[in-house]
Amino acid sequence: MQITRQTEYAIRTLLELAKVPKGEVLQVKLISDRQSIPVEFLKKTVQLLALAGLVSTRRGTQGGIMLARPAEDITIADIIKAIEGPVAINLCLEPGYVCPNQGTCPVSPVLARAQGAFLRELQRESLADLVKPGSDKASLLVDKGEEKQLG
Amino acid sequence: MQITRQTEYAIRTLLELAKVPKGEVLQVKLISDRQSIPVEFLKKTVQLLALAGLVSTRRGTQGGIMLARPAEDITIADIIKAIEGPVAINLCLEPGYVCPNQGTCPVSPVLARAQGAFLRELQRESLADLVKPGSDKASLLVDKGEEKQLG
DNA sequence: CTATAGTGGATGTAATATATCCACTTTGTC
DNA sequence: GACAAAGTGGATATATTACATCCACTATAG
Ligand code: SF4
Ligand code: SF4
Repeated sequence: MQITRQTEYAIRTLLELAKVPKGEVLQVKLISDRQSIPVEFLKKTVQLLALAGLVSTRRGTQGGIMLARPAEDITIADIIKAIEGPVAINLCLEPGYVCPNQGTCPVSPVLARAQGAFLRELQRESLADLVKPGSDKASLLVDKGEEKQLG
Repeated sequence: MQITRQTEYAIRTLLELAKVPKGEVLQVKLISDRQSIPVEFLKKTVQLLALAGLVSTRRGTQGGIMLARPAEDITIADIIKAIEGPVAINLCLEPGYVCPNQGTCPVSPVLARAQGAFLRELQRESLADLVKPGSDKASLLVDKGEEKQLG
């Protein structure tokens, strides 16, 4: 019930990339330094991001990585999916899985709705929104407070 | 990013309990048979549910377990919390954890909002609603379809 | 008193998350 | 062309967590 450290690394990496002018590259090593991410692990992570079409890479001297699409088109949901695969908060929401109880089980739809709400919320803001200064920090407190009741 | 098998077991167990008349008990063994849950594992699970105040237990002959509160007052969110502890989809949403980046990090609020939406959705229906026949099965298809785009 | 049913601790196994090592390929620069 | 910089890819290691089993114990109805 938690995103992995690798996903966090991926998010922070893409955030760094979103901050530099479009078309410029950053070296993986530099990002790993700035973000305190083990460089060898970050390399693997970047490969997943590249595979998912979120970053493009350039080898050799002066190489590095950059966003493969506009920051306006990338959301945290995309990043989670790139690293962890399709989101499925329970077995029966995984593509292809069929539970013997499905059809009679009243739980599955509830979980599906909750997951939908979760993803929808993640898709409301793009990387571009996130790196833009002066966003709605107030909501942090609101939601953390609410989390206390809820979580 | 997925509830554990144990949580599933807990949900199915409470669903069974919600189906019997109020005040009646069911044996753990019986539930484990009906739901194909390893009995020794289910015992541990039930203890967590008891600790969380969701079920009450009776030992000895004619013993068993029953809901400790009205089915109307128990939601899937409660069950997840009982088994897995407070929901925190990322480290920084765990009670007590402070990230060095917190305060400047734009990601945390987004995750908090998504988590809030997730929990809120789970709290919209109680066990009583779920065992009641003729609920909104249609939403299953809607949300699974949507999941395809989103997930 | 005895069978039944929950309690609780110890232990085992498998899967996953996290990380490191290193040999290789591509590419810009001198 | 040689060299260094930087991403690629596979193998391996370690820690943590999820999942499960075993068994000795306690409470209770009849
Ligand atoms: S029992 Fe229901 S919730 Fe559990 S896996 Fe099957 S369909 Fe999904
Ligand atoms: S960097 Fe941001 S999202 Fe990651 S743990 Fe810290 S506050 Fe949370």
